Amino acid sequence: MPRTRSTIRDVAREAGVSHQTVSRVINESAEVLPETRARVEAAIASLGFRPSAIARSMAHGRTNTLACIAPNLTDYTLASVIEGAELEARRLGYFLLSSSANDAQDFHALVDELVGNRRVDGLIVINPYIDARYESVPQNFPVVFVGACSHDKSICSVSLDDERAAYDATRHLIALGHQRIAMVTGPVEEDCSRDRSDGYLRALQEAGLPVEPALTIEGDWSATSGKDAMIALAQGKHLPSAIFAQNDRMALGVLHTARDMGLRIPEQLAVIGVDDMPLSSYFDPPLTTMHQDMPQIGREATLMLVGTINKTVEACTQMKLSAHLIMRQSTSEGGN
Amino acid sequence: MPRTRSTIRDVAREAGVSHQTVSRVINESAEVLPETRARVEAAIASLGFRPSAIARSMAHGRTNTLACIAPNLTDYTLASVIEGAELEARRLGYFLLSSSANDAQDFHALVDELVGNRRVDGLIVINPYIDARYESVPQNFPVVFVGACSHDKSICSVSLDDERAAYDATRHLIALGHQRIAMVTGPVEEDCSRDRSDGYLRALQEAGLPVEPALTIEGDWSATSGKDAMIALAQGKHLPSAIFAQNDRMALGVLHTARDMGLRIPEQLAVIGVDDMPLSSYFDPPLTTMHQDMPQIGREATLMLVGTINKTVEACTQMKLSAHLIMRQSTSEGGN
DNA sequence: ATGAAAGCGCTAACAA
DNA sequence: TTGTTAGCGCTTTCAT
Repeated sequence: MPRTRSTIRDVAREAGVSHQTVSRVINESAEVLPETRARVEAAIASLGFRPSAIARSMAHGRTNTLACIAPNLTDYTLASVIEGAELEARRLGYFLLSSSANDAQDFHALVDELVGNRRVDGLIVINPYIDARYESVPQNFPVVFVGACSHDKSICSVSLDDERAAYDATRHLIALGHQRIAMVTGPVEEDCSRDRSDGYLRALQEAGLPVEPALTIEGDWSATSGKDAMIALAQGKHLPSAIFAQNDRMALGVLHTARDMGLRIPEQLAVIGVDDMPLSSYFDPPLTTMHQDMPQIGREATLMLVGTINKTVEACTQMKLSAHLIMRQSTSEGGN
Repeated sequence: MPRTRSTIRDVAREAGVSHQTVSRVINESAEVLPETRARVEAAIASLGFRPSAIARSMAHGRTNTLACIAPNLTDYTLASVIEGAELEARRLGYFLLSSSANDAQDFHALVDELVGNRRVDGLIVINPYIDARYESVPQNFPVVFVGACSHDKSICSVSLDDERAAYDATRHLIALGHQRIAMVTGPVEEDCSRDRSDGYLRALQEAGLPVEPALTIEGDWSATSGKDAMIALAQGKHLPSAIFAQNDRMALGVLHTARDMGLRIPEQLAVIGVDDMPLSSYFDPPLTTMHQDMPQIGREATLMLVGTINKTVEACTQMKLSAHLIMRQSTSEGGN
């Protein structure tokens, strides 16, 4: 084994052919005599030759790398999407570079470097409307957004059918006989939160229930904000009999705080979330929630992105996946 | 704006200099007349020129990309390490490619492609001993392992001081007066689990407490395995008065199951974990645990890796970070 | 079926 | 200080 990596030319010399023939062999182009191919393959093996990804990228003008940008990499929902995206990317012959961007400025700098310097062939952006980030993505560059993008139909996106998931969650509570149903939302600037709020409202209206603005509290997806929401609700005149939290972490905060207040769940207060994170079934009581398949959202986003890169997919598609109800004891004793 | 990306030569032509001068400008090499520099910069701006990362990599023989391989990307501990690593990487001018590998075969294929094809300059491997993965990492390639590697001192690694964290956790229980302390471990093939077990044993022995093998149950880090462990313990002759779970998720499973069995916590059973994940303070009761700074482990690993790449750090270092006790109500009423 | 030549966009080494 | 000449390792014409 030579101390410096061998190149296509070393192989060519060793096999007594031109470097181009070696290129043909490693690219499996058919036009090589079996005997020649064998000689080349022997040379490759004996030299331990491995083609350089960089040189290939250089010649092709492609990096075979995608990037995924999320607000952070640790939230279970985000990490699940990323994991799904990464698996699908690898299946399609790409690597996935994942980065977190806290704010619009970070995001912009990141995109600028990734896209401007052509480090990647395409971009997946999770939560495009979390701040102005949607706006700093360059035109004519393959991008797929993950998460609700309801107010712009001209872009590619994959997301949960948020409106429907919230509608179904609220319907579940209504079916159990609840009349005063509170809601803890995500940040209102995110389309995702707004869509879920829409679903909640539609369910109430369809059922002829009054909409009390005081029963809607804005959170930030964290358990702590769920706790704060519960405290705020408890200060109102009389408590709602059920709470729809727009995600499981906030539902956990609500649950925990309600218990601290001595409320019996679900008898005195029913709680439902969205996500179905693995720990949800270990909450006390186990949380009823709308299950969403986040890895699949990641996979679909990657598929769509690669389709866009290869122009095998039309310009913009919006895909919505559906959630389904997982009944546990936080809404009804017999839940499970 | 031309429809094809402009290159260093386009800029050179526009500015009336050689392409090499342009290269000097973008690399901030001092040897450029201010006036020339200004002309070049104007040309760069007017053409919207951005240097190609690939071409630079090609010329330099460096990708400015690192990879991090973990068993998965969703476990909070792993995701936190990755997030820390990614931030530090970016600070140092690298991108981080993170991938999950379920088993030894996946892992091997991934490393082979990443390293063999020179897609990255260095590798961070989380949980090197989860299976045979440590063995399939090539020699002479910059690698840093994250997680205990106690049985091989000849490699670079960053990890929690697992033995010490477990020792301290167990000491805490002993200090509260517990005499029969059970332990739920991670998979025994992982050094991390073994080191934590060692710490537990040392604390017991130092305190002169008997070691009952039946009180040690092997789990797999999941909440479900914590549940199973609790069930197994409940089938023994008499219950321990305290349980040390080697991570928080298993502690949650224990907690939840113990409550289902009607045990009062912490009066009848005290529980302590390791990790301090954000949700731990929302468990019922809030979980006493050993806090570890996982993002920092990631940051240190990246720092060490980049040091190895640049040969500014000596061949192998093993760094251990320490955990500290977070007292909550799962071990003592007045915990918080 | 194979080879020769040119080029991807940049940097490094040397010359002027 | 600046320009010229070679690569980096591969792919893509176009010949043969």
